[in-house]
Amino acid sequence: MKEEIKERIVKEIGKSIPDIESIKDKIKVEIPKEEKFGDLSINAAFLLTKHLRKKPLEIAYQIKEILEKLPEFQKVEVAGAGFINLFLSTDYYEQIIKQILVEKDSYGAAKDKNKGRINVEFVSANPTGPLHLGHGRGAVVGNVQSNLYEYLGYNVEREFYINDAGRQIQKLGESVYARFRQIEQPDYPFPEDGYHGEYIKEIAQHLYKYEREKILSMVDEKQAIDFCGEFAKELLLERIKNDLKEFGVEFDIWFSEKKLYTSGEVEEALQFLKNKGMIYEKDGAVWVKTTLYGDDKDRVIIKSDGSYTYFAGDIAYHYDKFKRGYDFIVNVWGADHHGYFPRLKAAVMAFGVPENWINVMFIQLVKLFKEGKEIKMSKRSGSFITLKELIEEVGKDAVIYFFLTKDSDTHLNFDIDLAVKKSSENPVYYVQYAHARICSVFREAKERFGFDPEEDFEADISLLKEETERALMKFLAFIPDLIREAGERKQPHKLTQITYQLASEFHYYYNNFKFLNPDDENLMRSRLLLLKAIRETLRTLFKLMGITPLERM
RNA sequence: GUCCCCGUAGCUCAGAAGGAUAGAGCGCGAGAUUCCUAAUCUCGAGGUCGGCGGUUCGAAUCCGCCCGGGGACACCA
Repeated sequence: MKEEIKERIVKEIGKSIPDIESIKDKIKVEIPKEEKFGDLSINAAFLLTKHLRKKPLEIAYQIKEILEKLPEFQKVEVAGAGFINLFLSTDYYEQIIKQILVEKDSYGAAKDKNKGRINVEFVSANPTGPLHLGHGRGAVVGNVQSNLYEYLGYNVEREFYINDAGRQIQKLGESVYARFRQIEQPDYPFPEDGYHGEYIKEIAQHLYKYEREKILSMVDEKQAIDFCGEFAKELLLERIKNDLKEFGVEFDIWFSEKKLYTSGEVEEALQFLKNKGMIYEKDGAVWVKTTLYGDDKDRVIIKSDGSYTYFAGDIAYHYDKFKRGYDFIVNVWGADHHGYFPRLKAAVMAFGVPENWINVMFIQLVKLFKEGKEIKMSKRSGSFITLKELIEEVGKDAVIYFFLTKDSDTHLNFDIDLAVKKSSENPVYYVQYAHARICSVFREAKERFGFDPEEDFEADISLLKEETERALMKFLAFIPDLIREAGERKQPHKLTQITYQLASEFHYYYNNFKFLNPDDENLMRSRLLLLKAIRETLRTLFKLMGITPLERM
């Protein structure tokens, strides 16, 4: 909406001040912090000082005269050193409310869904243990960003890359096998760098109960370890899928790393790079010239012992994505991988993709605090709180909301004691309460007056004259802009801020004005219609975040 | 050494493709319930936006240098 209004303004001003075209990109249409500065403000006068060699204030008055004549605006004012403040007309608001009630919980979402086909890969946890908090944050960020892309009109495929090849699975097998053997022989050695978690023992006990004969009859110990590893991997992956599903996160594609090797796709990808002259041999290893595309050194893809590096697999994986023909892809990674991005990007660029084809969102550490002390997390030592445990303790909605309160690329302190508290200190209750309150008002209206706001009805928006009401309508009008901005800038955490602000304005409205007033039925209907629009907008935001809109609390 | 993140109120943090008097929650102090849910709201105290320069009509925001905290830099995965 800001864009539409900006276009309109520039066009009108351009008729008498052609210079406006040259500064068009710098013009900002903003919602001022204070009511008295209008519904919108523009900075055009400041930008024109150089071109027109006049003071901002002088130019501002010139622009004011032009804009005053437009029907969209009720009033145009010049303020401060040269801000131009615009006041929207009632007609404009009426249109917005109507739009919200038609579009419901998809308010402002792109109707044309053909903006492009993209891929978002996230979580991609090793199937060697339960999901922990870092994965949870990645899951929320990846999923919500995907939702935002859908809101923007993209076709999104959500993907989970399963690291089911390599040393980690080997280690998993060794760990389970050792625990299995320890049941009969307690001094059987446990691998030094094995997985210590209790879940390893549980899996070993399960295998002991159902597969003891089979495993013990295997002549080769390596075969037994592989069997244990494979079994544990499948079981853990199943648990990961379930945990994510309960968390409201579902994937379209589960991509197996192992398959890259068995299908010959690694060779294919390397051959592709070889044909482009990107590959050479040195010191008995095979290298790829990532320096050609900005990496600070070339990288090994086949070690001198003949085995592939992880990087080789990743190149093949992205070669596969490249062949699928996405308009662009997004990878959600732990921040410890940031140094890895330049080399992967270099390899991908060699495929011939555009500069911004591959994107990464980094997820910084989640630090867990309990009773004021940090809980150090380590999968290897087995001391960590799982995502599942946290959800059981705090609730899905609170976990999601907390993970979305900060930019994903900054550290997050998760205070368990605070999140566990079911009180007003917990912001997720605050926003849910706003929704529940509106539902409650509607129930009351039906009960007391036999008027059910849940059904379609019309009302006169021009009766909403209070400053609070106009502020609310203005905010509703620009929420789609804010959501789009959050999506384009890859800042899903902004959704919590938008939601909180809307809830806050509603709570204020609730406390200061009465909605159910039989003495003025027309006003009552108008206010209920506004509440309905607020509720749909809250639902739009909740849906994007994956939070439940509660009807009662 | 190179790279990434962070430094804003007592605490946890928003705000950053430059804009008007820098915000919120918690905590602290004072209030609001004959009335739609007090899981709410109102008011108050609390700040050199880490430091120094630069860019310009204007800088918490952009640029440079510095200080402090966290993390990453494998023929690991």
